Amino acid sequence: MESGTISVLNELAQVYELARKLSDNLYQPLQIELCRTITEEIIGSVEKAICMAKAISGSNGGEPLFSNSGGEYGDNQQMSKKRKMLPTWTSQVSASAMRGTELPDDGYTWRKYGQKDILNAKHPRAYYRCTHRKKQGCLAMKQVQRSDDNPLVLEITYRGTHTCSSMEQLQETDQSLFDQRNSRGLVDLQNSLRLKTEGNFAAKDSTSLIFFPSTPHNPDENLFCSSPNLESCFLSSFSSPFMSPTTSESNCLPLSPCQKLSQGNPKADLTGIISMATSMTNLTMTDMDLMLRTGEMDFDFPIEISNFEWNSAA
DNA sequence: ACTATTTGACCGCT
DNA sequence: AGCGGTCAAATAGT
Repeated sequence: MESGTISVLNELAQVYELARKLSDNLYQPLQIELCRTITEEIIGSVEKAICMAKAISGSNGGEPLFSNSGGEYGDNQQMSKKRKMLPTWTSQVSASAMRGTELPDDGYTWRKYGQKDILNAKHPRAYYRCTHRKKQGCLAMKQVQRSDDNPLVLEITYRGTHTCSSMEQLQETDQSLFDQRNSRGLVDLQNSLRLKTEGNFAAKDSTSLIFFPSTPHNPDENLFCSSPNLESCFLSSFSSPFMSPTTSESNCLPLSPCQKLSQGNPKADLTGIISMATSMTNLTMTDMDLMLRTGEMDFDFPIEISNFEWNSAA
């Protein structure tokens, strides 16, 4: 089991727990603020999981999760000269999702190497690269810029995929978790982690939370997407109607189905989640992909990405 | 001493 | 020429 995958699953487990908490409070009128907070935490966690997933695919040496359809960045030297060929994707992170830190924790350590005032932008853009660039030649980079519209929102553009092994720390944590718990197998996974792929997927809102790669969508290269129809894409189903950080006021979460998970044994949820996540340790991403392709995996809480945008690479 | 950040200068692209 | 992105020396922090 790839360590990063474990981290992703743990992150997803956290998302699930938050979503469950949210559904518990959803219909209590006095808990609106709490719901809002939880929702933003969910967003942060989903985003983190996605970043990790990307990292996994990069460190596997295989096709990146969201790759350039051109596939022209295999050669590092070539890549440095052809910046445009790096896979690029953008996400927006709200301040609350950052949990008080300067930058959202995406599972990697970054080193700032520059800052630049950008024309017509209120805030400067900061440039980061992976701390392991020198030692391991990791070429992952990211740009961070505060949103003009909402200073509490960071627009983060990731470039390139991690080839470093900075997930090692996470691996240790995950492994200890794994050691503490019995694997409950895929039955647990199927019972508790059910992904609905029926998400309404049209990108109608411009206030997207997460923007994915900079290239035209190629289903053959995308680990999570087996169909050209985005509705069948795992990621499309995996964000949520929760909301973008800028539209947090108006969110109602049709999450009640996830209450199923807690029915009968409400206090065992977290245990179940962790078990669920760790029981995946024998699964590869390919396995997940297969499950998704065959529809075996089925979240019961209908998370959907309301906004999904492929950046133009150029 | 080592690592990270800051910041002005430089470079390549349009 | 202007802009965005990167480099690298200076500085700060541990």
